[in-house]
Amino acid sequence: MYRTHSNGELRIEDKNKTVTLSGWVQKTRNKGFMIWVDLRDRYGITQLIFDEERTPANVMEIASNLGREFVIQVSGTVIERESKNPNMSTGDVEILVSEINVLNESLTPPFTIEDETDGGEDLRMKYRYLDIRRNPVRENLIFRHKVTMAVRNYLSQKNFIEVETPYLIKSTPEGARDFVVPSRMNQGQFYALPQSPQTFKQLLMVGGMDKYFQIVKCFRDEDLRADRQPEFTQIDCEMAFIEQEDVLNTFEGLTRHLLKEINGVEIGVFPRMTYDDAMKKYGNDKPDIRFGMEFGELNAAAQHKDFNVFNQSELVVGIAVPGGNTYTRKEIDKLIDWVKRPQIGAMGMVYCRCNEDGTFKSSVDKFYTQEDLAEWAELTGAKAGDLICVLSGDTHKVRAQLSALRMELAQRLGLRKADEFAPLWVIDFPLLEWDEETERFHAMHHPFTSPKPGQMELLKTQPGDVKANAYDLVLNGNEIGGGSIRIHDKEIQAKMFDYLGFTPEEAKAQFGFLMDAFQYGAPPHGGIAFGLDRLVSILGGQETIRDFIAFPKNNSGRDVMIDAPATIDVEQLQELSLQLNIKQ
RNA sequence: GGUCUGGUAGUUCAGUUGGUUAGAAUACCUGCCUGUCACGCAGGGGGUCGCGAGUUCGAGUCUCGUCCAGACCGCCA
Repeated sequence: MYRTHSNGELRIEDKNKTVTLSGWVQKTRNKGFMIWVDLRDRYGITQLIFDEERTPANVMEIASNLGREFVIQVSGTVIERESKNPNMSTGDVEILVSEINVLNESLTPPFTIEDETDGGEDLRMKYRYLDIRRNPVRENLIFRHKVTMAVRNYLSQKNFIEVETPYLIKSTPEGARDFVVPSRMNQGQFYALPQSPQTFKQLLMVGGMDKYFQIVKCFRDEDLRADRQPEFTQIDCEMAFIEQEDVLNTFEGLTRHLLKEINGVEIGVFPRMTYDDAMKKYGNDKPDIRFGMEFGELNAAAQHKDFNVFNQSELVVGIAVPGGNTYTRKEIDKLIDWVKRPQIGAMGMVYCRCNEDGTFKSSVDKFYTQEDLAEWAELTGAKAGDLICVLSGDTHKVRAQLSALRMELAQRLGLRKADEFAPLWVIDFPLLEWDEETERFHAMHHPFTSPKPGQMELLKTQPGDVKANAYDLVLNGNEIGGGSIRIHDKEIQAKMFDYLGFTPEEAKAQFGFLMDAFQYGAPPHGGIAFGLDRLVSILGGQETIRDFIAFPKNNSGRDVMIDAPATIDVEQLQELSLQLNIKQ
């Protein structure tokens, strides 16, 4: 038997017990006459003591040669410490060791296995198995486990059935790039890894499963971000015989349950906002509503004077920065530089100080009176002591720019508090989105999304104005879930493919199985998918999802620990009838 | 595909205007230490300054290229 207790378990009540413990050597403190060893496992740390009077000489000798991260097993007696450590749960006791067994030695680890490690990101990823020994990483993985268990229990109680769907499926040109897998038995043909189990869950509805969910890996071959991995996990759900309201209520319930169970936060009815309103008020389809700083559109108030920059702009829009009047000229200039960076791309920024005495001082005083500026303040909700920042230009671009500025300033002002939760449903998304590159409309959500009732006809005349039965759940400015009511009618689905530029042949080749299934009594259905990695990291109050993934990929999609991806043998290539064509 | 930041001891970093033998902390090794818990004290070893070219009497420092890492834009139905 390797152990009778864990290293987080023993208390003063266990005094005089004979115990066996196993674990890793966290630290040794050798005073010559006495050696203390902190023994660590998942559950905690227990102090071992060896001393020249009470410990056998051979045991003392082994103890004096222990290194960090050695794996050892010891037996001994639980004794009360002479000097206790109130900072440790096991701090009243220590083990007087009579037997020791070194189960495995260890090289000196490349970074310290402590809460505040000296290891950089790169090194910790390369030795991720050592990183996982650290409390913060281990606690994050346990946190993730708690969230997934809460999700499974909740959905199971609501009659959802977890069904697995295949990972080796068919590539489709819509949406993100697919990861592809060559087939040996079908030479020259490829599987694709699913970007989501979308069509399968719809087929499960046709199959009468009624309520389905799956905690499932999905794959997208696109560039990564701090909150984006090439393989990621979704809580994928679908329901039959429901309307949008049913989906929103069910998953608002799930989210409320998680916030209560995991974070101890009680949240009432989630607010809802249309996509159009979100874009107008926040310039963004996933607004962070933990703080205000709503957009004020200034066209009417600013376009009747001689300031040509504004007169020539499609949209003039501003936000009030709380307390921003304290910014020095230099700080404001830096802010202007910030919005002019290529990543933001604004041409410039007009600002207006709202002085404590009720007067205004703007960078365009030449063109605007105090009355004009007072109107700006009213439209942006600016109070005395605030700073109004105004951007102008093409509606689509300027909203994105001001949205980025709003988020940046909120971050600097400390308005994005990790322990505060503001969920929001964004509803009535457009069905289609104009793609500049291909110069045609494509599905904003996906091609199975149903338009709002009675809007099918609009598709011909004003396709950009058609709204969909599509919705996103936003939490603290992050899209954590999205879904829609699907099309369940074969004719409408065929029409949709037609509008999206698929020929009937292409539609049949790619989605024939779904169209076929719809001929055999498809129930009305719809669903939603949550990004689990992102959800877990937000509930855990942290920014990067990598902290909640055991073995994540780096910025360039590499696993630096196992060094993947990698080349394959010539034999493997031949077996698959593949030939590489790489420019040297 | 693009923009920005970084790469110096095992690790985290400093390194001035281009100028002597490249430093600190920590980790590691040795010795000492009668209750440590960030133990303490004394000593020691440890460097392809990411890589390659260039400028220069002289490059960790300047220039160009390249590789790696991170953040972001494009992309992500």
